[in-house]
Amino acid sequence: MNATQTLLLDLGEAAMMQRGFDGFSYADIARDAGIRKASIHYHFPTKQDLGLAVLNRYSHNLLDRLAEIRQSTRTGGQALATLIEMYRRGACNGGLLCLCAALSGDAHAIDENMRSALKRINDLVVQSLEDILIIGRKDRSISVGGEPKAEATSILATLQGAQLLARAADDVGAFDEATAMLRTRIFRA
Amino acid sequence: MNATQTLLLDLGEAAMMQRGFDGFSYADIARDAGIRKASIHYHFPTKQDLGLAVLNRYSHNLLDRLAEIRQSTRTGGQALATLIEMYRRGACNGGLLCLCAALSGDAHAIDENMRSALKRINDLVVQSLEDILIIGRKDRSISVGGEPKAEATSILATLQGAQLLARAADDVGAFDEATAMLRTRIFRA
DNA sequence: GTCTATAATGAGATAGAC
DNA sequence: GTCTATCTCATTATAGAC
Repeated sequence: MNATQTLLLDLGEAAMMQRGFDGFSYADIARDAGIRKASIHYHFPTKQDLGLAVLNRYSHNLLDRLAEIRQSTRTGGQALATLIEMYRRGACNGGLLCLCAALSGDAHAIDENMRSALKRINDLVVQSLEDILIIGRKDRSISVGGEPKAEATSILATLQGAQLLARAADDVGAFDEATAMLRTRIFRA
Repeated sequence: MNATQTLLLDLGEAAMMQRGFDGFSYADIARDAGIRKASIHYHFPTKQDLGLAVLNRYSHNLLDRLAEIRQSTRTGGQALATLIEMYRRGACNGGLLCLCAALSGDAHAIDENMRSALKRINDLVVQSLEDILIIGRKDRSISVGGEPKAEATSILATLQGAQLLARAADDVGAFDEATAMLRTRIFRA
């Protein structure tokens, strides 16, 4: 994975989060990368190849990031607050959606490989949220009322939906309002 | 608004909910309507004209539907359950997104008129949810812990996010899991 | 690895006959 | 109102020179 490929992945990822999979073209990426679009095909023969590579790297980085959050926080509540902040940062930066929310809206436009990668990433985040909830329940830093798995799924839905609302309103305030309830369930420990 | 225009709005609305604004073309609609794409331009000169007309009708119908829900239910809890079921039906029908969720993902592709219509519809649903929560709190059919406005926004985010997750997983079960917590807050009254 | 050049296709949109 | 025909442009993708 050389510098050009990394740059293309960076630009592709940003474009997908901003405009979805069928909202960007090789011409866009080429302009930003300072090369011709034919050159992109050398690295990623088809657009789906690029999309899948972006998803795989995203998944890998996300795993690292989730592990890092768990290591750098003392309580489940702190971990959850950090995760919420992570999703908020996207909504802040010009209404970016997390890659999963962006691609779920474009499910019709992506192939089977990308779709299964998308599924795996959602599952991975739900699993991580579930772990955080279980820890938070034990250390009394999060109020957990129901089944951790269902609560984790609900939290992910709320975070992705909050990004949609923030983008529609063109205002991060909508993200904050949609996640306010979530934050009240976190106790300082 | 004649029969052809109504048909075009029906097909346009369905296409937007399935594939987003830049995921369908006049050619698609023309095929399904059994007319030529040039004929669509007679009724809706530009695609944004069609999109705006779809949004305006959607908004109008939604207002009716929300009023109907309030009239046909005895408690806030029943109203909320009916609203959840309304969003679930989309997720059931081949992973449809509500029009707002679909267009939020395509915010880059729609013009200022469509964007402000989108905002208004989200606000309208949040307002309606807030009313339902206040009623439900009074009649003790919904557990409302925080500010009704923030809770209403959170619920809308969860419903839209649950539709995204169901589509990504290609399984309505994901919608049900993401909204399970919500339903436990509704008491039979 | 990157380029120019060029398919091949499909998009949104318009003109003008019927 | 609907049609055929056409325009203009952007898209993904490939061939072949450098």
